[in-house]
Amino acid sequence: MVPVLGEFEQLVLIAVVRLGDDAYGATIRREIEERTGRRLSISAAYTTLNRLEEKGCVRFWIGEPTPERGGRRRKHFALQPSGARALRTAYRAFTGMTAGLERRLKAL
Amino acid sequence: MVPVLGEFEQLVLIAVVRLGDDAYGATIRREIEERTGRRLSISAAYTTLNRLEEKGCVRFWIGEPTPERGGRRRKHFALQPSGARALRTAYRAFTGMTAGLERRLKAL
DNA sequence: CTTGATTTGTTCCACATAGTGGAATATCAT
DNA sequence: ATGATATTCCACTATGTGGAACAAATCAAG
Repeated sequence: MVPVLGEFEQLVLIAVVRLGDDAYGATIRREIEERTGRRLSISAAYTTLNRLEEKGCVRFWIGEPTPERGGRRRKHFALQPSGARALRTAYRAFTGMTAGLERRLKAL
Repeated sequence: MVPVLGEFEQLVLIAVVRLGDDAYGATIRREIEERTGRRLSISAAYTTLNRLEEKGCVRFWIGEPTPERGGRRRKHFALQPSGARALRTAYRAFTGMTAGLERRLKAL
């Protein structure tokens, strides 16, 4: 079963892929903000990450406390096979729809 | 004001761009089904088109009855400036997020 | 020329899923 | 305790989805 990803779910999942082992709340948020230029609340990212986890698209593990700083432990996320399939489907849908239209879309 | 487009709203808006003057319920549905490989009910397309119209992303006009066939008149849709901006923003967000990752995403 | 069947197309409605942000809470170092 | 970092809770809005009903046109009888 491959869930259909929402617009924001796609962005979050891609951020997780990009960040690899360093994917957790703050870095995911920053990655999306920097790459899309859109502001987002940190809780939006967490809500979506939790839902992606419930659907089996990602898993997480709790990091060790790093001695150099205070603060709660990080919750790291990683892509799961089901998430990979969902992301592939979304990516193909988008590229299939936009194929040949790239220039026009950029020019809008 | 540029609305954030949902995942399906993006597909519908792109289909409208692709189809030009021939964009109406049935063709929009077919375009999305063929290009994404995903099945969709016709009413899903209409609901989304209506919402896009309310937001000012598209406009519509009612076609003349064509003599060669029965059936109700077609409701044709066309992109509006606000829809163009929304689509551009969505396109840039997606390409910005996926930049450099194309091969990996296809390979998933 | 009017009635009914057929075709094509759209609307209604109800519910499920996803998006969003403010405020509260937790955990770590010092 | 206090400050720093990080996550959860909660409430609400917006999108996604499809079944069923409805509307409007053509065509073929009678």
